[in-house]
Amino acid sequence: MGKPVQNITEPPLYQQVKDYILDRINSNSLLPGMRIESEAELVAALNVSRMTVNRALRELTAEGRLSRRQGQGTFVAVRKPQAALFTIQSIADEIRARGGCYSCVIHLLEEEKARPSLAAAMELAPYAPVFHAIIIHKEDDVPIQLACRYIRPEIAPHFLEQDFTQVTVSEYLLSIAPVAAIEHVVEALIPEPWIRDLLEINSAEPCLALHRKTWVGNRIATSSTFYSPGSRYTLGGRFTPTSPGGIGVM
Amino acid sequence: MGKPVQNITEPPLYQQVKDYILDRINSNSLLPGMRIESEAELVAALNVSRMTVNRALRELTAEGRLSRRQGQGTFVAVRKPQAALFTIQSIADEIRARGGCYSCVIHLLEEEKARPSLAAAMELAPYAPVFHAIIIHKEDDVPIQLACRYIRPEIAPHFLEQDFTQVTVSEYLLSIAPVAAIEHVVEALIPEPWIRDLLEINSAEPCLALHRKTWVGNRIATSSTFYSPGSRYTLGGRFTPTSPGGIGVM
DNA sequence: CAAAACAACTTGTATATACAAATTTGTCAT
DNA sequence: ATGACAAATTTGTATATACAAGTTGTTTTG
Repeated sequence: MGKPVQNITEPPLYQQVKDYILDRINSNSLLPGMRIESEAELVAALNVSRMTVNRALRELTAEGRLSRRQGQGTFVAVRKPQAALFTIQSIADEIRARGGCYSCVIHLLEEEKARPSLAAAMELAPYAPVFHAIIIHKEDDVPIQLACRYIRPEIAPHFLEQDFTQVTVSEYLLSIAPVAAIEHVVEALIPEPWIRDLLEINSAEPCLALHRKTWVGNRIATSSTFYSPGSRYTLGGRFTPTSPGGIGVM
Repeated sequence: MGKPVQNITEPPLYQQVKDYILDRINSNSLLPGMRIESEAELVAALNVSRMTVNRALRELTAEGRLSRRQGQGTFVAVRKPQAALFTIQSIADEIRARGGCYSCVIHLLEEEKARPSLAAAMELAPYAPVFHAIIIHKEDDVPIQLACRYIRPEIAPHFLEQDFTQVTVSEYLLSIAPVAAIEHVVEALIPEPWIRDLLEINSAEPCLALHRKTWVGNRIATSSTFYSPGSRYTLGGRFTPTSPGGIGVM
């Protein structure tokens, strides 16, 4: 790690220090609760200034990866598996950010005729053609969510020809049309057997489902995302309420 | 703002700088998109070092309140449509609005000693006293949600003396103290037996749990609400995204 | 006139230094 | 032994300084 300045195209030093810690956490050579080196030790080991180490550790603490106690030391945080549902644009990025390996499997990508219930939800004529995509997203080859989408062909005529292993469905749709409005419904359920198979979960595990209805102009697209059990999902992190109350809690 | 050291019991300087900015944002004297003073101007105005100002602005940026562009300046962030997610004020009103009959049962209302895990979450000393309330809300005498709350006594000293069949806990808390921030976590789970009993559900039914952490000043209150199975909950109806993308779906 | 060069801002990063504050550990006196 | 105190270690904060790097004008130059 060069001392005075960083080379071009290299990430800044504090980021390199963060990565150095994160790599060891993600590879399980640092386990939750374990004490890591003191700032002084990291300074000596990495040949950077204490302020740079301090910034790295402080930011990792703010990000919930470490916990620090004055006079004692710095410890690997005992972390709940969390994914921010509403703040982060791409869960692929989030997985990569925490050092995981993102991959996805396209389970289905075809044109179908909309069954009456689906047609009604999408304000379509019964048995009108719709594009249907089912994609399983994985972190380190473990399925973490299954996304099931229906899209009106007029919105994205070339939808079926895309390579969604390279560009996510969201990214593609957002690139071709502006989203006018979104409606969310969240639900807890035991998924159907075919979904359980794809998510590799058993029949007793409750699963979080997020249903979205997206308006592109006056056209509607729907998606249902099933999140693998056990995880807890933060809704938008902290926010300051403009109107008090919220979420129907009494 | 004292330069060399901070007085005892005063928050650190960088926090005072953060508060100075946040106050002006919250009071709408700084509007979203507006440019704020440069670091150099804040240094001159507040009589602190640039590194202190830099830390304050950097942290506010990480918290999503500001956005910075090198060479241009620092701007008030255009807030994500988070508040739109949390629009329903009272499920009591909602039940009445759809013609149902609302009632509630106070299952527990007492002072307890906080177990260590709870104390940690509330940033309290272990076994410090906390108020604990468990209330079951019903629609036409059918339980639809169970709310479990822990409140620091300093926030609401007369909490135990209230009649929460008349005024809901939320209404009472909001009436005595302003809420600074809320954090939501949603989870799907099979609840513990005592919760299943109170909600009158069987052991195979998945249940939606909404955990809230509420900051009143720097004091924390927590609540967990368990929603009766089968229902689906709309998160704030439609909203128009200001920033495209979002919501962590791929 | 147009393009290039420059100056004047801005934020971004990195270092060295200093002291404060919390905790643990060691030592000494009783 | 035990309590009191001091020392060492650790994180927390604050400052001064320096240079890098992006943006916006202005000025110089061809």
